[in-house]
Amino acid sequence: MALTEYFVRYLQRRDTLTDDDLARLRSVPTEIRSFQPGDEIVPAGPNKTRSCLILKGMAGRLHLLPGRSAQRVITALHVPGDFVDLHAFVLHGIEHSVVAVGPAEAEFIGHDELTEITENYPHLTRLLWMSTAIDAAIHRQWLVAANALRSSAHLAHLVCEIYTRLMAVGAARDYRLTLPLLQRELADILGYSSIHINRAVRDLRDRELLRWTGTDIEIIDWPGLVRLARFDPEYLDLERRRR
Amino acid sequence: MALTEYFVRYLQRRDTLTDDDLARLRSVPTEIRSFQPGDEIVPAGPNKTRSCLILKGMAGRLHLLPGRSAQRVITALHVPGDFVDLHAFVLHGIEHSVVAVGPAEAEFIGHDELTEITENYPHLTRLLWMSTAIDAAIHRQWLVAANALRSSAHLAHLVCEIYTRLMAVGAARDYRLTLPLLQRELADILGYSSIHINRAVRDLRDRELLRWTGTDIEIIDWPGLVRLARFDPEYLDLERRRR
DNA sequence: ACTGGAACTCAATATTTGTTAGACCCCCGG
DNA sequence: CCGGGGGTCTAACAAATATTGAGTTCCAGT
Repeated sequence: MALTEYFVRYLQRRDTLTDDDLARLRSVPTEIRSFQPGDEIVPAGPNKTRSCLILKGMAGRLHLLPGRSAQRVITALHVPGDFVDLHAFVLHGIEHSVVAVGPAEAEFIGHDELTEITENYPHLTRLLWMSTAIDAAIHRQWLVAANALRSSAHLAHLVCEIYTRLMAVGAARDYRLTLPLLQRELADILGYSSIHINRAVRDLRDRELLRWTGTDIEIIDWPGLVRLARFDPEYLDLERRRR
Repeated sequence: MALTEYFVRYLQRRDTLTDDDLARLRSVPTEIRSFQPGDEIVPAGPNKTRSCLILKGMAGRLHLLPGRSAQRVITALHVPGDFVDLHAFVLHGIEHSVVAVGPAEAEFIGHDELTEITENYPHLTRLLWMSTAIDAAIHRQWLVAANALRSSAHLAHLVCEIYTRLMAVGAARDYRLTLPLLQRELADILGYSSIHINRAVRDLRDRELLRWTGTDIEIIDWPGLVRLARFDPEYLDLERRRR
């Protein structure tokens, strides 16, 4: 199988790919697999030999804490086009697992291919590096949101970000999105109890900022949601630029 | 001025540098500057043409939130040897400023040099990439700590991490370290009020885990501190390995 | 249609954290 | 020697969030 177009679009959104770059990307052999909700796409651990991209659905980075209480923390959410565990290429492994949230499809690429790209395609290499740098910027924004926002605003921030990221790859429009997350999983992401997530959802509904039933969200008042969340998409680096 | 040895040590701790790699690193021209506590080392904004390494003291990544309350969040702390804003090389700029915490010294490197390295030194390129990937892993661990730990344990986690990172570059030993942070700044890092930070510091003292006066910390009970913080240095990727 | 489980909803209560206000202490300039 | 400012520390009270337990809805399987 050849590398699908999602990641190509992700890159072209931010830079111009040369014909050589494109040809090299399209020549990468990949394996595509499907996953059920909760399935482990990549287990935590050292010595990875490949990394994966999301094709359909969503994936999360799940950290399991040692100790009796078995706490779960999800430190990242990934949408189609995201090169989820690309960082495992330069690290000794990953300290978290990657799990499917909702039904999902992922595409695997061998690290030998990536090594060859870093040896001969410097521009492409910088773009791969950029992709991991954007993930890091998202991590920082999550830290900012966690420290500065109250539960409702914090939840609103997540909705704003995911909608913007889905829009950027053409996977959402008309202020509608599917968020295949249980309230319990939202709790693992935002660091609240699931009961408190429930309060926050109710609050956003009561303020008439959005409609939220099950996994379907319709944003009614985008400016209001953005204001409450103090959302500024700057950190997603969506501008086209020479890298 | 030639690139100082701190970053070289940072890399050699994790991989073996070839003579070519070493020679190229040492040929990088740099500018060294000193900063007073609170000084802005790098302003937030787009189109950066160089990035900086910490030589002495510490630096933080400061995010200022729009809005009347002027909230401050510090999303990262950097110690000597850290290539603080290397990610600005592949992004369109940085969405936060870099400020000195305590008196500090930093070394600046032009992005043209980095571009040349990515064109001709693939192994070195992967190591630079690794450095930003480790920063991202630290971001994730901070998210885990923020979501899973209570104030005292959260503060203990920060102390464990900083001590480990200082040890790794030879800037701390004998369970003693200098943390040039006001309690107000610790509040900006951990997301609590400064009064609550005070409570947490007192709590760690009362549990006889450490002595903490001003900026000087002496860890009395390292195993106890590690247990409370559930600290596992795995994410700092301190193993030597071919990349 | 029944049934069981899982998720969502809600209220009462406990714990954690924030806010306000002030005391203490040390350093430094007048 | 005195006085002011900033940082640290403490207490009392207020607000946010967690926990527990129970009721409700929804859906898959029988």
